[in-house]
Amino acid sequence: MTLFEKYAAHVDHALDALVAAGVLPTGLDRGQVTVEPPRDLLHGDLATNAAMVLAKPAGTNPHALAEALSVELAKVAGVTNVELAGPGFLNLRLDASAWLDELRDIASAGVDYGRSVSGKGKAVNVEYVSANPTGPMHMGHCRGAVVGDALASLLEFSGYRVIREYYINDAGGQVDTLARSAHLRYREALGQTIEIAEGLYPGDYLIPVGARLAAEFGDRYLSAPESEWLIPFRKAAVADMMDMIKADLALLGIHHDLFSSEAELHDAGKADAAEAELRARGLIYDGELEKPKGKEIDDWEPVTLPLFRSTQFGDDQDRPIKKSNGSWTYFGADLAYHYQKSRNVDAMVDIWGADHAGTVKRIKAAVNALTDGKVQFDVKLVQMVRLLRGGEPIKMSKRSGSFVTLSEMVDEVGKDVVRFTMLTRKSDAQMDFDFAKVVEASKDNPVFYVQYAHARIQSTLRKAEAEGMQPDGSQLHLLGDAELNLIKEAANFPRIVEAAGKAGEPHRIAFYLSDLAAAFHAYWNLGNDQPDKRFILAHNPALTGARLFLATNIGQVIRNGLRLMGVEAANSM
RNA sequence: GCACCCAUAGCUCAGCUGGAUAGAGCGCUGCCCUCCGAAGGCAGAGGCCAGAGGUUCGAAUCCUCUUGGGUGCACCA
Repeated sequence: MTLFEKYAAHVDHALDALVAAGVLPTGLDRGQVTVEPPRDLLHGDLATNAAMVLAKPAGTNPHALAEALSVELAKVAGVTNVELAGPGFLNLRLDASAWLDELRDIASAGVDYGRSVSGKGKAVNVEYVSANPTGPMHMGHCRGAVVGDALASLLEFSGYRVIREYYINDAGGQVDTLARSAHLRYREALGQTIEIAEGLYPGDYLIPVGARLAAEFGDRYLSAPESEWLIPFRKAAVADMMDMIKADLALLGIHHDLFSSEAELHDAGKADAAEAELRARGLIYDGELEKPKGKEIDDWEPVTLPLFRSTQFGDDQDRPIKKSNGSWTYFGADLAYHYQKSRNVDAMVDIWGADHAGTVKRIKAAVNALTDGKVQFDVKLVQMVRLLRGGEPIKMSKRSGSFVTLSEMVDEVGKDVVRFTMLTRKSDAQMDFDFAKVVEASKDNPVFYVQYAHARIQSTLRKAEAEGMQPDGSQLHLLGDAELNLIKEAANFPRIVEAAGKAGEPHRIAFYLSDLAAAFHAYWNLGNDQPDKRFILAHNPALTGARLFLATNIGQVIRNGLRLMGVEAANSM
């Protein structure tokens, strides 16, 4: 139990006492009551809004209630002062021992400090990346990959059972295009001169695929009609693309638990099952597609298709789940896929690029209908990243195949820089990624700033060890206010983890680590002017031991946070 | 035309799902350090939280409208 949970429980008990004394009526909803550190540390260690929230339903005024509550809270062990402030806040000051206990808790929890059981072991499926298997990963996929992976880690740490899933779109027109492109390279491998037609994939990465196909099939499909080779070529090329994508993701330290194939989904009849389910609920009907508004279409022909009633959920038109040629639309397949996923889990999260924002409503509506609202489903949109170099935008053209790949990014700045930087903005805001700035060794680069704090701690511990000093948690009472402030910042970690997990916002970890690093650097800098504030004091081994103990555990919290982000902590710079 | 996202200091962005006098870095101003306790430190100026209404003890945060930017809008994926 964290310090904040402990004192929240104390506040709860104090309210019970007021109920018993007849000051408060029974049965009040305490859901709005918070016990949090105040924004301004001058206000104390903890603040509760209980009196303000409960005054109205209790038929009294905040100040009177706060007075009564403060009497109860003053009795709590560890509380040294209770103060009524502002419109009815109660500010609590805690005895130093309460914070020192928290420091000991960090030490004993170690890598598990911040872990919670708030997810109650519920199964959550996090689907992310899911790039089409038609080429290597490029920078456009990076952010979603990192955000999804960090979110999955965050949920795991919050007590959920997490499944990391990649959905392979291996049934649409794009993989047919891939197969045709691979066939060209196959002919090339067999000595023919080829010309890559408009609309096919021109990238060099298909050359080895062609060579492999040539080795496997010889000249059997050299002049055979497409109908004979399309399926085996598609299968082989998709498999090769997925190997390449997995290798790219591994460069970022990303490994999925489950790869689901759209084609297999269709083969297993899952799409038909989802359609039947939705028809039974009156959400799918055979109807005519409306002509889209706001756009002129020359060859518009009305056709009758099975449509999902997405207009019931705020969409501007009902959406087809099958094409006129009888095959499934992307939406139809996606329905089936989510229907299938929802069978095995309690909650699902999808990480999508912002360019798919338009389809969120309908898929959420459909999933809600398919699961009777029992499976919580959320779609997180990740906005675009603009690549810069020294402030100048990097020009890219996807059509000519000259885009920045994921592996180039990792090559240039490293996995940890890519991952950390991608988490330094909330994901629904656009961000710039400047190759020059992200590797800068300066205070305004949060990657460096956080790593530097950790490296400083490690080098201090090494130096101490060389001088025969060890961290020692037995005399923590020697620590003063400056050290306590550092502990207070570290103690926020579990709260941040919980809030970030609940909100699905892994970037909060990055900002928290910057704050913690700033607090550490500020403390460190005290030693510049005041030598007695340094960690290692040759003449005072007891205080040194206590400070090293503090440093060790600040380092622990930094490592725990970095681990959630998938970033390795630096031991030296 | 419609839907979704965004709008906070000169710049880049936080703001803990409604809390107290709205924060950080850069830049600017003024001091300090010339240092391996290296890759700076301290202090200061700077804001109608795009605008207008509403909800309530309390709004940057929630609702409505307006303005400005981004994204998407066929049976593509």
